[in-house]
Amino acid sequence: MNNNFKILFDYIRLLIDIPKIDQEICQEYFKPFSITKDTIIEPSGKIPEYHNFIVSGYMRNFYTNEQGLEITTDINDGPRFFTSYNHFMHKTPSNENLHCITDCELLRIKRDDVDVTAKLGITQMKYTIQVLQQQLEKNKQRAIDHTTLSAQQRYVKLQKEHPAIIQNIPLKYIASYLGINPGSLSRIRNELSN
Amino acid sequence: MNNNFKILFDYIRLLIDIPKIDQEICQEYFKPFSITKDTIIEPSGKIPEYHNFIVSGYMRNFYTNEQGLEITTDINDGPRFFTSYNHFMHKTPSNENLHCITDCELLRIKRDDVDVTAKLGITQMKYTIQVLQQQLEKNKQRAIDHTTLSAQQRYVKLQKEHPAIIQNIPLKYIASYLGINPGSLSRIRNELSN
DNA sequence: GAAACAACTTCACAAATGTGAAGAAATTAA
DNA sequence: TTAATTTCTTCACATTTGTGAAGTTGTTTC
Repeated sequence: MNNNFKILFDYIRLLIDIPKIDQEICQEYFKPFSITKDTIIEPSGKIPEYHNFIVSGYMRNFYTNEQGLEITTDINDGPRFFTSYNHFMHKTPSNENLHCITDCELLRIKRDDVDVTAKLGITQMKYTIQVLQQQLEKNKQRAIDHTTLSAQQRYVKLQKEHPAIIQNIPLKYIASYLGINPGSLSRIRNELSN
Repeated sequence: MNNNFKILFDYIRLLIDIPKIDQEICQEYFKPFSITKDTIIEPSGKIPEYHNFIVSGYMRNFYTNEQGLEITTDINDGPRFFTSYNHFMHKTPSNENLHCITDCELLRIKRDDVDVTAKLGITQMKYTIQVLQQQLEKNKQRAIDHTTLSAQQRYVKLQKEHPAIIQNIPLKYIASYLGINPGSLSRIRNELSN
């Protein structure tokens, strides 16, 4: 089996067992896709075309606010799924750009194919529920963190939980994701190093 | 039909159609429950026993942090479901207290009964997916709001989107929910009124 | 390798929010 | 209704973070 699919299945198995039939469906519909760094694979304003699984690499979601400033709403590294679920599922134009920060290896499935596979089995529905729950908790925790932690504490927490992200992507994206001014983040980093 | 169930079904119909059979299942398993104000119906440390639908009234979720301070993580009014989904579904002890701030009318279903009804139909699964998606978006937006908005802007937004909450529950809960010191919130309210 | 560009840091100052105490107002209990 | 309790406001001052400019470092491109 292709190593990318091994990574995908290992990732899915963290939540549920995958019957052989579903593995075959995955291998039929998910297509490997390599992108070079600094590419937007799903632009805002368009209905997302693919459901993406990051095999390796770093990606982010961002939108441009009224002042023309980029706001990074999510940063992820592989292995994991990374899609604007809401717009993908409801077939509505996304308000976010899905941006490959580094070179990335993906496995992706077309939205129309998801419609097909969704009809096939209960496995996918159960998995969807689990993924949504997991994602919901992540967002909830992020909201709580931003409600209760200082800018410095948020940075320290990210550093502790996702050191790879801090080491591998530009600080300006991290600052935006954490809701900290880049200059302030520099000062915080400086204070922490003393 | 009992008026409480009418409110429940109208609420569910915002997302999906409810086949008659599912309505009957609901009426069999959901039980009316009235609580007086200032009661904790699901305490932290215990596995949530019920899936709750608020017919009317105001509720919040809170936990107590290391400093012994209450952190309000969610505030809701009816009609809507309000349960610690994650702990309810995984049967793990909750880290939050489900608190009826005012007198409340609920419809609630026991966890074991959810296990039974879950096996009955695809309707419930589809509905669960929709609710999770909706909740996920809400949490995501809350995280973004706390990342990009000032304390004053967060208060104004809550006031605009949920005026009833501000008018009907103690400000200290709102301050905690918004991540603002009660004294600072008073000042902000004062500045806004000038 | 030099030039051009982007990313990061540093600084002085400004603005927003936190803190804790004291008092006013509102609510609840007796 | 009065007393007790809780909630809310106000204040002076401390702390944190934002702002914009300037300079440094690093990276890309030709």
